[in-house]
Amino acid sequence: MKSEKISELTTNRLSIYLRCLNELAAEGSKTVSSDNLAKRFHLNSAQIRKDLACFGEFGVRGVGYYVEDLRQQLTKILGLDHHHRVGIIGAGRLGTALTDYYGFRQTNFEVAALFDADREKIGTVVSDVKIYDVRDFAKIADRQGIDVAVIAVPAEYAQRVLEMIVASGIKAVMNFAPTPLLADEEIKLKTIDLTISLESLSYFLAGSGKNGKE
Amino acid sequence: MKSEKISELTTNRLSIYLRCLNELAAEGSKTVSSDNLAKRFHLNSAQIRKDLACFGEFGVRGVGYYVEDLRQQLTKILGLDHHHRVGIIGAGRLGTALTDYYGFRQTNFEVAALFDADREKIGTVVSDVKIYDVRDFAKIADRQGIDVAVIAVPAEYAQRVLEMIVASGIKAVMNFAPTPLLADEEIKLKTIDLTISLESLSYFLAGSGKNGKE
DNA sequence: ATGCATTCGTGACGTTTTTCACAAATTGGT
DNA sequence: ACCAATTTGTGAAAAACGTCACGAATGCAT
Ligand SMILES: NC(=O)c1ccc[n+]([C@@H]2O[C@H](COP(=O)([O-])OP(=O)(O)OC[C@H]3O[C@@H](n4cnc5c(N)ncnc54)[C@H](O)[C@@H]3O)[C@@H](O)[C@H]2O)c1
Ligand SMILES: NC(=O)c1ccc[n+]([C@@H]2O[C@H](COP(=O)([O-])OP(=O)(O)OC[C@H]3O[C@@H](n4cnc5c(N)ncnc54)[C@H](O)[C@@H]3O)[C@@H](O)[C@H]2O)c1
Repeated sequence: MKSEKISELTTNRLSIYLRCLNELAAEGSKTVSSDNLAKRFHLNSAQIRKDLACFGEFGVRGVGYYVEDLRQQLTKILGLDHHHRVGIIGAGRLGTALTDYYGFRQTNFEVAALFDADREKIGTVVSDVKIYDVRDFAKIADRQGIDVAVIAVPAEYAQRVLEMIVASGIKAVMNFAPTPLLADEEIKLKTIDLTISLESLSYFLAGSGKNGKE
Repeated sequence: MKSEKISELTTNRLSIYLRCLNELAAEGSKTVSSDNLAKRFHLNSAQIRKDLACFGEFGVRGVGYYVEDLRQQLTKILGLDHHHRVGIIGAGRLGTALTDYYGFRQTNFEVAALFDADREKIGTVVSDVKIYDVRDFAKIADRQGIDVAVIAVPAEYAQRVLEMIVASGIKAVMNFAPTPLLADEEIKLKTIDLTISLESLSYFLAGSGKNGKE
């Protein structure tokens, strides 16, 4: 058990392990070995053991890991035993698609409110969630107990929106605008940049043409 | 100039550099130094020079890089001078949100067709794009010249859909289903897993509570 | 022309991440 | 009670990645 800084690569893998354990639990498995887990995806068993070792000794030598026990441990470590309330800023196509995305509920996140600057949208309801005026963000966020913000506005407004979010005291932000944002150390900002992923595919296609077989 | 394998981290950064160069070009800058570029985001100037050096010597000592020249070089390296046709499998909330996402057109990608298994949806049109029966995928993909596929179906169908895509000869796939997929070496598969990012925020919030200031 | 201020390209170095390999712990069969 | 078969936890080695620092090339001022 190391209590140094845990890398994000490690915690991302914990999510994958947990998902797999949930499946195993549903299938009725009682125990699972790191080797067995590793084969399910494209991973090395030592890595799994090391990742888990960061948080304690959960395994039993000669046996493996108890599925239900490890599942609960990881759920707790990832904070998925707590409820979170999400505010989405930008009630456009992406914002509304996310609003009733089942993945949120599955992981104990609940979309509590949408925010937009468009007068036509303010006051309307999408998937049972009300759209508020973005200028009231701090007030509503506080009243609704929002602790996670999602940025789904056009890139040119993203930095300003982020600053508004930070000013309201929220510490966890997910950004979908394709632009790198500057944030304080104490904030957790996760940017999902679709453009980069797309261009990565484009790069691959451009290169594979050069010496590709077909 | 190294012609070894280029890491994905490097190509991802190329996307970021290109985006910045596009802005600089729009502002009318003629040249830019690696130091100057580095300051715009959170990067080291040596890294930028090294990334670029993988593909050639684009800079001029004492001057920096010519914005327009480098912009064109990167556009070509990333394959963004070619047009790509995208097929989206799963015409649900995410699939339709993506359909008229401007980011696609901006990067020379065009959504050519949607595919679904739902009889009610097949035959209808979303943002000028027709929804086809997923069983006709290979035929339509071929006829429409689709070279990039996007998986936007529920996780439990994703692997089967991927196999169908691969069987049709398409080499570049973007997956939004929150599940790790198994694919051949020769395919470029990029998974955007929102759940992992969400859980990463959850982990942060769980940990910051332990010794947080407020 | 010469010197000086820049800035690239890159080898060397340091850090992080992954993989290897093996002692230590546990189970089950005899 | 002991041995063989597992499988963990972890130090050590390897690989990948990032940063530093400096020689070499260029432009500009004098
Ligand atoms: N549509 C997609 O599939 C998709 C995918 C990935 C990323 N994105 C990114 O997500 C962001 C939103 O995309 P979209 O397609 O939903 O755009 P959209 O135009 O459909 O929606 C943007 C919404 O933001 C609102 N808005 C603008 N400025 C605002 C402000 N300052 N405060 C609050 N609301 C404001 C607008 O009124 C609009 O309702 C963009 O940055 C886009 O690049 C979109
Ligand atoms: N909604 C979001 O904001 C969001 C965000 C990130 C990831 N995702 C993921 O994207 C996927 C789709 O999410 P969604 O919210 O759009 O779901 P959805 O239920 O709105 O849409 C899914 C669509 O896929 C179709 N479908 C099902 N099986 C199919 C098959 N075999 N072939 C073709 N089409 C089929 C369904 O008919 C439906 O139209 C899911 O895996 C989800 O986890 C969704």
